[in-house]
Parts: sequence; structure tokens; C-alpha cells
Amino acid sequence: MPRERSGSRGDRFGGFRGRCADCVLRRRGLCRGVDEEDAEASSALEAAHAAWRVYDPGDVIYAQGDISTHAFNLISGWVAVHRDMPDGRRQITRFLQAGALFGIEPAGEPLGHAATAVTGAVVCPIPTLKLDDLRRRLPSLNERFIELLEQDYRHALETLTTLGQGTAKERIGSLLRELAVRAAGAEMLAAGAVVRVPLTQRLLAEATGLTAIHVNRVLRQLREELVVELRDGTLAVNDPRRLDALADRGGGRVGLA
Amino acid sequence: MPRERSGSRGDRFGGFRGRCADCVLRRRGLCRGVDEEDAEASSALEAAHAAWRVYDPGDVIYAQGDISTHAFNLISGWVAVHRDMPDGRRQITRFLQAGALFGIEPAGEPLGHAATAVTGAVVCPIPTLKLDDLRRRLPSLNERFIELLEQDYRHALETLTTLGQGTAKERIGSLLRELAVRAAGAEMLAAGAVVRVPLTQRLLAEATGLTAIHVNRVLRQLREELVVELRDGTLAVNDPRRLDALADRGGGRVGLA
DNA sequence: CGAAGTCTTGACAAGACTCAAACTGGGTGG
DNA sequence: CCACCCAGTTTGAGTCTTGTCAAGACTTCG
Repeated sequence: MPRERSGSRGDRFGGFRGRCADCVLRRRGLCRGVDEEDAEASSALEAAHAAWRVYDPGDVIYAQGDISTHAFNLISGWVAVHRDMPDGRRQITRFLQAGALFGIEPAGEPLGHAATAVTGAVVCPIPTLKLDDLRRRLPSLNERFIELLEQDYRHALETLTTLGQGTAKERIGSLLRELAVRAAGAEMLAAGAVVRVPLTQRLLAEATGLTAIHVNRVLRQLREELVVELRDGTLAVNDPRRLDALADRGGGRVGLA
Repeated sequence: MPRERSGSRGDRFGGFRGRCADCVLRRRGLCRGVDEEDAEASSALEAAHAAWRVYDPGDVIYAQGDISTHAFNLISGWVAVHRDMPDGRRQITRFLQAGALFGIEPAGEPLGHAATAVTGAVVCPIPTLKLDDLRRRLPSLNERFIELLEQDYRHALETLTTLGQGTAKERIGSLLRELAVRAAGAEMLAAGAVVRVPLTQRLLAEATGLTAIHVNRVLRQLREELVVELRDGTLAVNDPRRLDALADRGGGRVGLA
């Protein structure tokens, strides 16, 4: 169950109460890059942000089939986006971290996916209808919105390719590399890095389309080969080069070499 | 190699030359639902459509890593959207048919995917920069653009789930059902249908993440079980119910039964 | 006619899943 | 303090799905 906290921790952000000042003032998530060409609309954007919602690990933020009423900026914590099948199988399509915008689908439609808090998480909801209205009045917000959609789409195609073509080792390698890059940056990673990855092997399995048992075996193999080591929610990248090789999905031009 | 045909078949559409009148006048693809609240912008939309390009089977429409310069409305024929890996593996993410808009990524960025004609195909290119400009001037075009992006994203998540969680039979069943529904409509399909599916087993394999040999085995099984029969580019759906069961990915609410 | 691509089948190998069991660490209640 | 339970992790043995290799039939096209 989410708890609303209009400003219970809001003091950190200057004492705004009843609004999520964080993603607006600091231009996080959806609001990043949104300029102020229209002061009236811009303050309407700020006003559209509703009170925070705080979730515990395992809490459902929205379920598949719910009618879309809000989009969400993720303020802190990890969230899993997933699709559930009638027989209980589940595919996690992405792990989100602070700054992500999620829950975007046409207003009034039943959602084709769900979102669940993996760790404790704080999100800032924005009513879909207000968001659509603001997009039409704030061109820079509209562009930012489209940019995020395009990024989501591209990420989905990359993940899809890894699931379709990759071996178990490649799937896990790709996922771990993505998480490490997001946490440490590509440059830091190249020198090796230790990052926090608060995911159980079960979650890794649901994200890679494998069983938790097989994930365990592959992780052991990667550990024995001194590529990466995942223990107690901490990922240590011992051999970035070989991790890159595992995760190589051919981002750029390919096949003409 | 594409051949430009400004109007070589254009007579069918009233003799417009040098422009793709079809998707504009008939409101196909991107242009569907775009109203005429702004006559000047609307005619600019029409003018932005460039000459058709005509492709033969196997022609590359754009390659992975190309810089995005155009988006495309698909006028006729089948097109495969795919991602290529450095070692030659390839994942087809979607088969497109008439009315699809494709090639959408941020202008000036290297594309993260490729598009190849599966059959002979006719496409109508729209320069990305003009499209972006028009989006800002034609609100209804902007909404249509976002709607198409959201549909693409949702489709990618569904495919991703099928690849991650489905057995070989379910993957192939899902794909064939999707193609049958698109060609015949869900109602027609419920009564059984025979539709054109001009795909080789190799292409089905690249779309489902299986080998062509295994696709062959599964198709034989589906034929022997009288579910579907695929021969000579024609798909006959003998048992729509069982095909539905194979393809059930749980679009709506799930898990609370 | 030969060449190339597709479809089909069989035999075998490898990868991934299932089942079963033991081990770990952290909580909970007696 | 200890016994117990729980979720997560680890390992082994066996099975099933899928991939690999090899070969033949068929069609199309030059």
C-alpha cells in the first residue's frame, strides 16, 4: 500500500507541500530540459505534479489491465516494469531507477503492463489528462515526452533482441552490464566497478526469461571465470572487456565490416 | 535498390506527381485522423511527402547505424523491422504491412534498427526534420504520431514477453495469430480464415528466436494437430480456439481470478 | 542443365528446465 | 537463548526442448 507523503520528506526540497517539487525544480525525469518559454503553462506543469507516493518492496504501483490515470516520475528506488501471463508466468521488461518516467499509455485504455516496486520507492504521479493537456501547451515538454517514448521503444527492441538471440550467459551479461553502466557510467565501468544491484536471482530470471536455478548456475560460471561477481546485492565487474563481449548487441552499423 | 516513382503508378491516385498523395488523401498511416484545422500546415504536410520508393524483396530500406533522415509510411507490401548482431544473428522485431509508419528515431541519431523489404514494397518517405516541424504546427498530427509510438512500444513489450516466456509452439502460434488477425480481423479469424503470409520459415525463425529447422518441426506439429497449416505462402487457421490458447499473452488484468 | 534457395527428415549433441535436497541468514515466538 | 520458519541460494541427477550436422527432395531461375 502506498503512503502519500506530500512533504513529509519534502523539507529536503524546500518545504513544498502537496506537490512534488523535486522533479519540477530539479528538472528530473519528464521535466528535464523543459524550458520556461511559457510561464503560465510552466507553473501549471508544476501544479500538475501530485503528492508523492511511497512504496515498500513488492508493492504494486499499477496492475496490468488497470485504466491509465497517471504517469509517474520515479524519484528514488527501483521499480520493475513487467507483463503478466494468465498462468502466472511473468516477464520483466525493464528495471527503472531514479529519473525514469513510466506508466505511459493512452488515457482511458487498460494498461498492457504493470509496475511493481523492487526496493522501497518514491514516485511522483502526474494525471494523464493533465499531462496530455500540458504537452499541447508546452512544446518543450512535448518534445521531451516523445524523446522518452522513443528511448523506451529503442530499449524494448534491444531487450527483445537479446531475449530472442542470446544464450543464457549473454542475456544475463547484457542485463548486468546495462545495470552497471547506468549506475557507474560507461567510462567508470571500463576500469571495473562495484555497484549496487538489489535484485534477487528470481528477479533476474524473470527479466531474462530463464529459471532462477539456471540464473544461479550462470552466475556461478561468470564468477568462476572472473567476469562478474554478484553477492549480497552488490555487483563487482572484474573483467569489463569480457562483459562487453557478452553484451555486444551491435548498437551501430553491422555486417559491412 | 529502390526506384523512385513519383507517379508512375500515381495515376491510380489521381495523377499527383512528385508527391505521395495516397497516404495524405486517403489518410493512411501517419496521416490518419489528421484533421484540417490549419489549412496551411495541412498542405505543408502533403508537400512534405516525397516521391514513392519501390523496393524488391530483400532490398534494405535503411540499415542499422544509418543516420535517420526520413520516416516512412508503408503503402503496400511487407517490411521486416530487425536488429542485427555483429556475428550475423538477426532478430526480426516486427512485420509491417500497409499503413504502418516506421523508421522513427530522433533525427540525426544512428538508427538502432534496420528495415528490409520482405515482398515487393512501396513506401512514402517523409523527411524527419519536416515531420518534426509539422508535428509542432499540427496538433492532431502530433497526437497521431504519439499514438503510433505508444502502439509500437506496446507491441514491442508483447513480443518481448512472448520471446522471454513462450515455448517454441507459443512463439510461433503468437506470431501466426497476430498476422492472421491483422489480415482477416479478429471476428473473421474466430470462424477460421485463410490469409496470405508470404514469409519463409527462415523469416519466421528470425522473428521467433528459433532455428529454421525447429520452426519446420513445430509447423509440422501444428499441421498434424489441425491447428494451422502454412503452405506456399498461405496460412489456413483450422482451429482458432487452440490458436488463441497458444497465443494467450494476457492482455488484460491477470492474476486476481 | 546446373546453381541456389527452400523445405523436410533423421540422428545426435547441447542447453535449459524440473525435481529434490541441503545450506544460508534473518526474523519470530516460546 | 534457542528452536523454528522462511525466502533465497546452491548443488546434483535426470529429462525435455531446442540446436547442430548431414542429406535428400523440390522449386525457381539463369
